[in-house]
Amino acid sequence: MARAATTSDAFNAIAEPQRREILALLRAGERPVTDLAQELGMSQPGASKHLRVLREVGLVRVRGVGKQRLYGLDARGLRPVHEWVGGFERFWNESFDRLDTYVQDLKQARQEE
Amino acid sequence: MARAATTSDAFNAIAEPQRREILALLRAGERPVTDLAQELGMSQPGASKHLRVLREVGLVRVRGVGKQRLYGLDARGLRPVHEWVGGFERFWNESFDRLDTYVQDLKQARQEE
DNA sequence: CTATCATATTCCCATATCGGCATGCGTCAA
DNA sequence: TTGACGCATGCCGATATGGGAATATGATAG
Repeated sequence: MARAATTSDAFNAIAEPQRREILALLRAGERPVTDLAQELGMSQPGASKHLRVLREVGLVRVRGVGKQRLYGLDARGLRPVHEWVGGFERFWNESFDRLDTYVQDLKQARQEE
Repeated sequence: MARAATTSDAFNAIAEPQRREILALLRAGERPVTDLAQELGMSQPGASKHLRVLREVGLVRVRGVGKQRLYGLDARGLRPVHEWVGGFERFWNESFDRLDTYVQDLKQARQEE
């Protein structure tokens, strides 16, 4: 049971660095598959597969134009992610002085091994 | 080459629903492992494993108190995630009609190559 | 030292994932 | 129709993952 029910939601989709790159590129506008593949230095099948995942979670849309398939960004699915992460906003500015000292201790402990 | 370099970054860590639940719980304060496991309805080893991942990407810290190990939130690693997702903020309410114009430009650019 | 409690780790299984390669399919031009 | 082009899919291999069960490790009490 790998990665369980995780699959097929936006969180999972953006866990992949290459998929994040694809999304970032698509902010500039629609693009055909081969274009994306070339620009990101990945194979055409590779690009297609990542795009499939992104499509399944609704982060991109496809539109057929002649022989080409133009992929476009649909960022709406990122909003819940943004909100979830935003729920921690007030915590990442907290003082972690205690933590820092802990880290120091840890490093020392390591060197002593 | 499975899942490549994805592993061990915050994006991957929060791709797991149970890990998100753990993080959410930890906003209320530090907690021992068994507590978390029970509250989230998972086994103790299960909780320990997820906590290990969270620790490795720096989203939680541990502190030994007697026999217990108290896990606490360290949300700093979520900031980059929030920022990355935030980079799409202006897109998730946009109308998708505009996309067509870009396509035209692209076609022209191609023909000129 | 020993027993015990709280956690971490290991092993195993089933499955999911990514990448590469080959191939299938749809569209368009001739 | 036949090619050619653009893309999707299928299959394979290597690996990573989550869950369960059993066990190891660490700290503390007695």
